Amino acid sequence: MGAERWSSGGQPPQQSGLDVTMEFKNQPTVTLAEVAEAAGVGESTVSRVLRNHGSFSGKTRERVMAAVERLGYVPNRIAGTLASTGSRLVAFVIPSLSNIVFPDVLRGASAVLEENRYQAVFSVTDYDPGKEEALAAAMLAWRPAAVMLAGCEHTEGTVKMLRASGCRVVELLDLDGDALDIAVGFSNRAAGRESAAFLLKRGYRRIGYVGHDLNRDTRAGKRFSSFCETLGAHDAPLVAREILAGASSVENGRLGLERLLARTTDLDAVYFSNDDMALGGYFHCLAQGIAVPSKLAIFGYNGLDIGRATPQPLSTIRTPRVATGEIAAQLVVTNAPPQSVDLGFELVEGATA
Amino acid sequence: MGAERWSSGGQPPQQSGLDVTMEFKNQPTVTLAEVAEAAGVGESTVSRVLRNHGSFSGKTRERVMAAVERLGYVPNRIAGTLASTGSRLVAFVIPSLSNIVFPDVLRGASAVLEENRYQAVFSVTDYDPGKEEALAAAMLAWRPAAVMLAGCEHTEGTVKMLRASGCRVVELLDLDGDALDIAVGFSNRAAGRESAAFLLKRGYRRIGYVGHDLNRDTRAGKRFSSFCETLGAHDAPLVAREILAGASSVENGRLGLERLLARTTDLDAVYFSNDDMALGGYFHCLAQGIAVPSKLAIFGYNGLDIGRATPQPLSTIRTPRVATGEIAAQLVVTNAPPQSVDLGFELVEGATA
DNA sequence: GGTTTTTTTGGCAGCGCTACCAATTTGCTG
DNA sequence: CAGCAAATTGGTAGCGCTGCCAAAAAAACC
Repeated sequence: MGAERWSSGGQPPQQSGLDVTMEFKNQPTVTLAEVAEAAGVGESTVSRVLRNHGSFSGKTRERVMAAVERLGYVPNRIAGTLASTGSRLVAFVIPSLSNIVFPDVLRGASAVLEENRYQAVFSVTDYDPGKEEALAAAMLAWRPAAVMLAGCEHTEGTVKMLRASGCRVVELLDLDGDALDIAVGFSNRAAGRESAAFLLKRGYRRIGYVGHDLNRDTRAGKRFSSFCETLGAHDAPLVAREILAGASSVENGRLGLERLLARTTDLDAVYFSNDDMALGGYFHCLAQGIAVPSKLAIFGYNGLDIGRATPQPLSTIRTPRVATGEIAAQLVVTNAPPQSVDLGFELVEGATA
Repeated sequence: MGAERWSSGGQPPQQSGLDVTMEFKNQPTVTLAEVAEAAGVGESTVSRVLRNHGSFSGKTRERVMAAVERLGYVPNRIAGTLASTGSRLVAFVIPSLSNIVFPDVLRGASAVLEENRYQAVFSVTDYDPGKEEALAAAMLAWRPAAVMLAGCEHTEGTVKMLRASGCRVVELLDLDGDALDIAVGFSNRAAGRESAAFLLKRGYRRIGYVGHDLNRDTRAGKRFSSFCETLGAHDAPLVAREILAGASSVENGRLGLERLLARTTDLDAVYFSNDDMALGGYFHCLAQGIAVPSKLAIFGYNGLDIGRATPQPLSTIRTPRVATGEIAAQLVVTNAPPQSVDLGFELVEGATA
């Protein structure tokens, strides 16, 4: 991997001469009441103009806006939320930010939320159900309009808390289970099943698996078990598996395949827990001169963009990650009734299997 | 790329039988006052116990906690924030969630913030300075403890607003400019310079560039201009460049290199705006049988993990993305004085240049 | 036992805004 | 121009919590 060296990065650390923060620390912020006074109108009038809600004359509107401009007034949403019923916060409790899946979901959701003047807040559970419970509790303290969680497996405490909270609950990316309120995503079991069916259809019979920690990532676990069941049902049970302890990564995929092949010589296809892992496996084959797919087929999961640009496009299942976020957000802002939305997924044949 | 087909994903859409949400919609939430009554103590006592702040007897503590448990009380942070001075919200205004850089920064920051019971909120500007201004304004309405922004180029309006807000401002990932308050990152100019120096040192003289839209991503622009200056200063000016309109992506990198090579036949090295693009270029070479680095060297930027697992590890500059988030968050929670922190970067020699 | 300290408590005034209602002004109709 | 409806306004009571202060209780002291 070559030597490495550290760079100081050019400019020396610098002290900003402008200590704006300290100076203004307890700067009295402009309040709505001050705007009202400056504009010569009542507080409620200012409130109405600013929210464009209720009626007021054009003249009043101008005066208020002028005062707002002049004083540099920034409304206080904390106060506004407290005074009104229901906030415009949407809380995301996600397992990870390393797994591109979740940034993708956030991206889709955030676009829709921003359009509707909602605000996204998030925290990261690191795939730990206990932490999920604690963070969900912390989130509820902000009285969000909705809480979005990954999957449909949660601790009893989490479920109880969410139920009692009265806010919308959206479970994302997994439809294999009972939804608390709204669920948006697809069936991971179906994904595992179709992956297996595809490999079988292509004639592969000696199939292996390389995955990451399945106890934590229950959705990957579901795919894997359905995958195995389907293979079994077609008299081609899984030949070997290699489970790596850490999180999914390209390097783990590469390492996992290397180990698997060291133990098992006659595999004709390998299913990976996701595209990161699969790319690692593919790179291993490229590096070792293992012909893909003639000597060994590779199949992933997620449908990352990068899989389309590799020398051979990766065979995988493309999941609607951004759409999941978008739809979820849409349902929340429209206060849709409880429902499960199946967005399906797309099997990408690619060229590695 | 093979045919594709859509799957319904197994289970049919289902309606949840438990309409928890509707039922509890206007469910009177438990307030601190109710807890106080149930515990037979005053409101302020409950408040003190819950925040573990001020003094109270062990007996009181138990009674309060029992009441909290019994009633399922969840404190209202909105009210708490309004009543107290200073919130524990930290607002992120980031250009994108597709570019892994920002999820990485969020990841580092979020870990530190969670430990300190701060809450992260974010919104995405899509690299649009105008949108940045609007979103920053929206963020300030939540009266966050700090606003974190990418880079140090902002509209006049944004700067004015942030200055007036009195909250901490952290500028991330770029030290080439004047910091408003706190800045954490490294010098992009230095990164461009060192990339050029490295290629020159290796003996490459006919160097090209493949990049994405530089007007939007000013940090990539800075790297590029310093890169060119350095080449020029060593009598090996940039030979050719290919700028793609869209966002950076592996596919654009591949396409960009293809176009560049179609125009310019005698290049010996190509610098890419980042690793995504560089990987695309690398894949193009693999697919076309162009020997790397003997026939063409490839150099990226970011130091993504995937670049370490490719058949030949990618030559690149590894940036401290997670650390940037961590340090930034640390400085905010400790209310550190204004400062710029240079985290540097690491040149990874790899095997593609 | 009577003080003086110290610890523990409760009351209550806001934080800045919105929702509701009543008061005022304006616009129309006949 | 009276007479009534509609459009605008302002006043004010909270939203649920924290921070301050004074009161009460407990502990320490002589």
